[in-house]
Amino acid sequence: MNKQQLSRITSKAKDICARSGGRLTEKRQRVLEILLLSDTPLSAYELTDAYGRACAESMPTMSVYRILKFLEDEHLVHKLNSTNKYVACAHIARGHAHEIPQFLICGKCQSAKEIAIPTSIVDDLGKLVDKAGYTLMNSQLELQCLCDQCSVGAS
Amino acid sequence: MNKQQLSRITSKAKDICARSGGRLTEKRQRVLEILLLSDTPLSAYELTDAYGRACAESMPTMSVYRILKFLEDEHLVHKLNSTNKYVACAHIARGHAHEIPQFLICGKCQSAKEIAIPTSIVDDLGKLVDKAGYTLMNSQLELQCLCDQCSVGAS
DNA sequence: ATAAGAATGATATGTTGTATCATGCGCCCC
DNA sequence: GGGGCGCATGATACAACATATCATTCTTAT
Repeated sequence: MNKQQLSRITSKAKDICARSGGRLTEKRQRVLEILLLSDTPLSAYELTDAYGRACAESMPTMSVYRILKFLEDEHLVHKLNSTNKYVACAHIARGHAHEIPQFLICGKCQSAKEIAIPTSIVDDLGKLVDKAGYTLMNSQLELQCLCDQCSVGAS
Repeated sequence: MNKQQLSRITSKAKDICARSGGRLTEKRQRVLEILLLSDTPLSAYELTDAYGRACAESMPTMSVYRILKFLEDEHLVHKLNSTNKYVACAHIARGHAHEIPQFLICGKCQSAKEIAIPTSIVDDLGKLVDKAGYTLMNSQLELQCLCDQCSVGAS
């Protein structure tokens, strides 16, 4: 991602925050940028380290958690429950329809790709869940995969 | 679950362990029984407490983790990543085909139901994942739901 | 009986996350 | 432009989840 793309995204992110009455402060923006630029999801503590390296001054982990919570509430960041790590939302720049995010997580290089799951599959799942006596609520899927690059390397 | 069902399951569990060269010791069996009898998934520390209450003597949490690892390796117990809790496998008694487990987790009463997802849905997911440049590996789904009882209560 | 290996205990520490009170900083109103 | 309100951040403590490692006990085969 180049600087232009990054600033386009952060500018859009600012709009999103403003519309909900929040503010994308400099620290919040920096945390978001670190996530946007990272190849892999990061834990709160990894983010703390990355922030220290990137910004010369350090941030208490507590603040990182608070900022992550803010960014999650704004749908700018998602948490991967299967790994306890955080990723920037892949859809900030355009429209940013906040559907339920779904992730493909490479078990080798840890990269995570956010995808859309067709309504048809979600509907099928919903019916299945109904039959089992449950009602499907939000469901962020996290599918354990291998990415193509790692598949090639492993073969 | 009555005593007869329980002993049928633990007996089957013993067979499963024996076949893989493991042993379902008394402590391992007790941990498994606690999970089998619990209405909800339990964390390792909740299990430690439950063990202490049920057995008059206590067990170090470290041992609980080791036993859970053993039981997971034998496919007798599954871990829910979204909640960091553990459940007994629902399929020990019969056949015990270890397919990838899928769970419906009630967001209100925390009950978890293990279900089978039809091959067709898994195939559809697999195709989707391929298109995104990934290969689907094991994927234990954990779907956030409301169970019917809690739906009724909430209405 | 004894030695080898498996299971468990004890202790320490690492990782993830929350609670709470204090401080700083921007913004609005007058 | 000063005063005060509210949001953002810092500092500290601790809770919850999990692993590493070495010591001890139990099982089993010879």
